[in-house]
Amino acid sequence: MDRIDSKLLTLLQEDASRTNADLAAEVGLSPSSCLRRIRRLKSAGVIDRVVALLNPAKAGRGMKAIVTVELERHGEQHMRRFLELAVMEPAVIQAYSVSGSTDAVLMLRLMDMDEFDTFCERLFRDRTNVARYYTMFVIRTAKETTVIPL
Amino acid sequence: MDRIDSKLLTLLQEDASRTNADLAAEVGLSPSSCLRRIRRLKSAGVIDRVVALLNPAKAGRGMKAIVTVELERHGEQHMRRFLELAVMEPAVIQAYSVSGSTDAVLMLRLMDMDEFDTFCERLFRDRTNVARYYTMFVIRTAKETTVIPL
DNA sequence: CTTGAAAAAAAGTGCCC
DNA sequence: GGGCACTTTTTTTCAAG
Repeated sequence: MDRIDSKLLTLLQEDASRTNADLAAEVGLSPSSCLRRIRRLKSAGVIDRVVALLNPAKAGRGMKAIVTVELERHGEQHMRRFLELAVMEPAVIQAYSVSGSTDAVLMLRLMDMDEFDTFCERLFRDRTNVARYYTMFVIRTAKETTVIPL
Repeated sequence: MDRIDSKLLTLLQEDASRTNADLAAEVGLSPSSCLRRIRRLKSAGVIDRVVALLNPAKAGRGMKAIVTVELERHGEQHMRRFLELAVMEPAVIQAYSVSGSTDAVLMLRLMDMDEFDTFCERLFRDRTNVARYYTMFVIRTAKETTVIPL
């Protein structure tokens, strides 16, 4: 992982549709050397995958919410069971167990309030062991990047 | 935006490195028709961009934290000013203004506690108008996807 | 106006130095 | 790491529905 690898990763994190020849020129390498490095980074798992990112509003899911959850009964088993349920929900795009007074944090991508309503009824009803949950609706997104700084 | 477009978007959200011929076969279209659809989705902005996702741990940033922030002085100007500062930080991967008793939520990608320490000193010191902030460190990531369900 | 087939261009791949 | 021949893929063109 030298300077050139970092540069390549930064470029690919911003735009993975660039051609190998392009990338090679940018980092000052021959196309074959450049390709070798990229393949190495992929097989080493540093590059996990290449994906298309959609415009949420244009994909019909412009609404976003952050939910903090406190469980009724704590402990590893209960946490695991709750997260298993949360993960199954398509609206849940991020699910974490966290330190502090809250047990879990969920990030939701929703179509509208109706979807939020049915989601809550499903995930936060009696049998799911949720004591309390607090919802913060996203008003403005100032930054949202998948780029990991190197 | 018919059934085939949705299928294409779902496939591309999961793996954008698939070849056009592959995608065409999957959705039952000729390569040329398939390419036309993908290009249309790109120019319409439904597909925002194609990026490489890194393995955070292998990229040296395995630590994650969620920070809720309450500002000293509220209002549009102050919120905007705070978010401008937050957005400039490379460790901040998501920054939102939200509804409820907290004003903003930040998602951080960090190398270690030292980075968190210097980050807090920089962003949450007196002059930045932050009244209170509460940090939740991510213990376990149960789900983390960029896929918007269609 | 949309579709698919085939040619042309471009990119990716593997081998040798 | 670089250069070159080979393969695959993308992209354009064009004829047909």
